[in-house]
Amino acid sequence: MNSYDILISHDIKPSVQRLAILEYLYAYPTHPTADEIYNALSPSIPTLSKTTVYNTLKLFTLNKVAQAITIDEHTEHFDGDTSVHAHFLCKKCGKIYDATIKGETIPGEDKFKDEGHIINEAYLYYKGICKDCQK
Amino acid sequence: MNSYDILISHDIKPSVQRLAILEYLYAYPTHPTADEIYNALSPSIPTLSKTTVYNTLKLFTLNKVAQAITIDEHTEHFDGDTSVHAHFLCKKCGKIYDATIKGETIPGEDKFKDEGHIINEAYLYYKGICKDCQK
DNA sequence: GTGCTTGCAAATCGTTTGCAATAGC
DNA sequence: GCTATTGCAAACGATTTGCAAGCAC
Repeated sequence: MNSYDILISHDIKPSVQRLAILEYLYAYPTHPTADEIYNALSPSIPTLSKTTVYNTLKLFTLNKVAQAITIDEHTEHFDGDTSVHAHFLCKKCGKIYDATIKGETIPGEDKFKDEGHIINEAYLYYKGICKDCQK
Repeated sequence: MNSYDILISHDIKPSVQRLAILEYLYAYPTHPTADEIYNALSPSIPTLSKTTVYNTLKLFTLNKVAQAITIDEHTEHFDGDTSVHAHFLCKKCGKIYDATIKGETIPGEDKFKDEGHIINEAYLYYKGICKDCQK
């Protein structure tokens, strides 16, 4: 399914800006920030404003086209993969790595459900020093 | 062990402000923000400044006396319990609930370790609607 | 032409920084 | 007295808001 149809299927009206941002998220699954996306797309869409990038990412997040990663305390990162998966942040280089969760249960989930809470989102964050930064 | 000894054992020089903040974290394990702590302690310590609260919480976090909870995208919350445990944020009332993890493995951890990354911190966040807000 | 989208500029707000005053051994 | 801590005011920076202009059906 292409970006255009993905937006349609999530009830989002496609536009040049929205398509470009979504395609960027798929092309560069490095969990970019709003700023990084803006800087990357700005040359090809000179009239693009940062406000639009923020608006679009918020829209994507609300409509489950992307998810916001708040592993970094200073900036929000975005991920075009909306599945529940673990993220590892290297505190030295700032890079974020992924790990899929294949059918594993996440600790605490059952306890919260048993208590009567409704869970809509789950996030798993690890922090440390990545392989490359240990050299 | 009292607050004074806890600071000593973590190589932090006790002071009126530091003791008050640590005791607040223990007395009110509701994951307060720097602002909430400042507002709560300000009446009893009129000269207290918000800078000191921020400085102290950062010091506590670095020395593992407290942990920073970044589940809320707008503000940092703090927890006097430094063990790895799950947090649930109610998107309606903003309350944060705890769940302990008793010996359970956290998905993704092994994969990151296998890849050669060194994990120092782990966070588990859930978001949804809490029991009270469903009524 | 109506309603949604865009984008500039200004505002917001949690947090950090510079630096002088203060406190504690 | 020397060093670490405190706290005010100003700076900072990511994100949001107000609003006017533009676009699409």
